[in-house]
Amino acid sequence: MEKVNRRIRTRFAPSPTGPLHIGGVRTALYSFLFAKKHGGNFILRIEDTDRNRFVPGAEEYIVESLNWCGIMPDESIIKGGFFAPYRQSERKEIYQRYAEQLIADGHAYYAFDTAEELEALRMKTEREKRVFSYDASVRMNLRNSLCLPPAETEKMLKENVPHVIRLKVPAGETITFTDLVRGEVSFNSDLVDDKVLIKSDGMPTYHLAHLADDIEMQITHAIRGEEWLPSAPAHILIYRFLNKENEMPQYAHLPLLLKPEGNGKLSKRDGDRLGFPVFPLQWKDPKSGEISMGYREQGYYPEAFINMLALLGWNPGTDQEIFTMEDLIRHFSFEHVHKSGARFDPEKAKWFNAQWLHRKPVNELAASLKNQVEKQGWFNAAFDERYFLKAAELLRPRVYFDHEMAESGKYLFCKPTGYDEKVITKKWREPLRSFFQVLADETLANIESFTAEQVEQTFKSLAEKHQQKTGDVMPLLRVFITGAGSGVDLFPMLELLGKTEVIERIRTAIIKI
RNA sequence: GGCCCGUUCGUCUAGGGGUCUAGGACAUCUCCCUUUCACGGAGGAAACACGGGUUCGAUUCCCGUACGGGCUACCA
Repeated sequence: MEKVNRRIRTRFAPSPTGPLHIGGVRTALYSFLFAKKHGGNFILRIEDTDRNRFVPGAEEYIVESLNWCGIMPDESIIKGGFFAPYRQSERKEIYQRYAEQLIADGHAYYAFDTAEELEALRMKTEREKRVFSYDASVRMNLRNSLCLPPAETEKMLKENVPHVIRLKVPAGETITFTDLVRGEVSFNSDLVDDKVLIKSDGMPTYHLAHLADDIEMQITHAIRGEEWLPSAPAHILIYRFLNKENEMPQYAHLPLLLKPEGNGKLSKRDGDRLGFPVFPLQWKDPKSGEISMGYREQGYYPEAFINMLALLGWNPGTDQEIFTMEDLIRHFSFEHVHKSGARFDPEKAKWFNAQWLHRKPVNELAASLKNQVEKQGWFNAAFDERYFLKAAELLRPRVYFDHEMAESGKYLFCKPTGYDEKVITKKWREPLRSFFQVLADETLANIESFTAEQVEQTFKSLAEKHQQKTGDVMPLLRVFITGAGSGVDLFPMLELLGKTEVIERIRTAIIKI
């Protein structure tokens, strides 16, 4: 009610335990789109409360990935902001304060059970074919401030006996909330365990930390993966116990990204196995040195990557498929977020990239092509700006990726080094030698304006004069010029190469053949 | 196992009681364009998981079943 007029604030809160998975990027994207659509702020917060799982470089990776995608946080560890710091490890006192309030109000308690004790209990219940749950049914038989004499609790706290703080989940309640994607969802509190809020190392768990920060940072919409749905009731309870239910963000649980084939959610392994990236950027594991490929390094445009990701679980309700970030911002809404998991399709990802490639301004492609040609060492002074422009135009519809242009159009920059045997065997006959001789030395040599149209016309009339079918003689011409049986449109290519080069290549070919 | 969430062409999805002979896109197939391979264009094959209700009518609502997914840590 009062949140209706609050400024929209969303956050993406990954933990720096490794590279950001494309599922995570999608969560960030949706959070960003939603905030921007409503003129709000998008915040990047780092949830580094687990010291054991911290991976060096992961934080930088996250920042760089979002940056590459164009998902720009308004507040972050880099940018700062009114609610700084944005790294949870730097906000420890806040969580302590929340935990203490919960204890003071009787909604949380100290627990002294050791990891070993709990492990033993788990083993025991497992043998009885049940699952151990630290909850109302057993908590009074364990070692915590609820059942221990107050004096003993106090003594242990004073002596710094390792302990955690747990949420005291009431029994027999139905917890209901409205999810932006799924509608009304309800849980029985009997099945919610007494979640650890503060770990024995003094760090908060996700459950407390994300929630405290969402309150502190005035987050209005908490968008996260479906894997969080089962712990949502615990989170609702904490808001309630804190008397902050009216400040609780709206939760949206996104469907998961599934493997292209087989069962389960998309994982790092799938990428390696099926040969497509599952990470936006290349990642080198600092421990093993193992390298995982990234969309950026594979040659994907960030626009295409984002476009593809946005449509995996969301749709505009129309037939439009190609979206700029601005389009996405304009059209995004949770009503059109699908409820079930989406199987990732690497083929369609490529298609999206081709679509974006086909829409790029040619001069951009030309510049990139020039770069590739230089890198290959194929450059020479005859290739001016116009040349690259034309070449890019010819090459563009034949590739999925920008970086494929030079290689697939090598013959536009280098003379052929051999001739496709298949075409030669099929089409070459000795009498044709004189035809090509005349073509090179007379017909082409005499053309004053060497345009595609002119060349095509004179070539075809020469063929007719020699009683040759164009279908026989054109493939040969192509092979003589490019060395290959297929490639870009023949006559525009001849125009591009220019009279001298074309004549020279034909002469060379009929000598070598 | 328990709990929660889900289930429309192979894949991403539209639709949400009658307009559904279920629409689009990727992939696939055919044809057209073309010297070729693409691009582009035209067309084809291809789906409402199953069983019960509710209803005059169910792909759409309800309940079961099956299947899929997630969670079940002092990880997020």
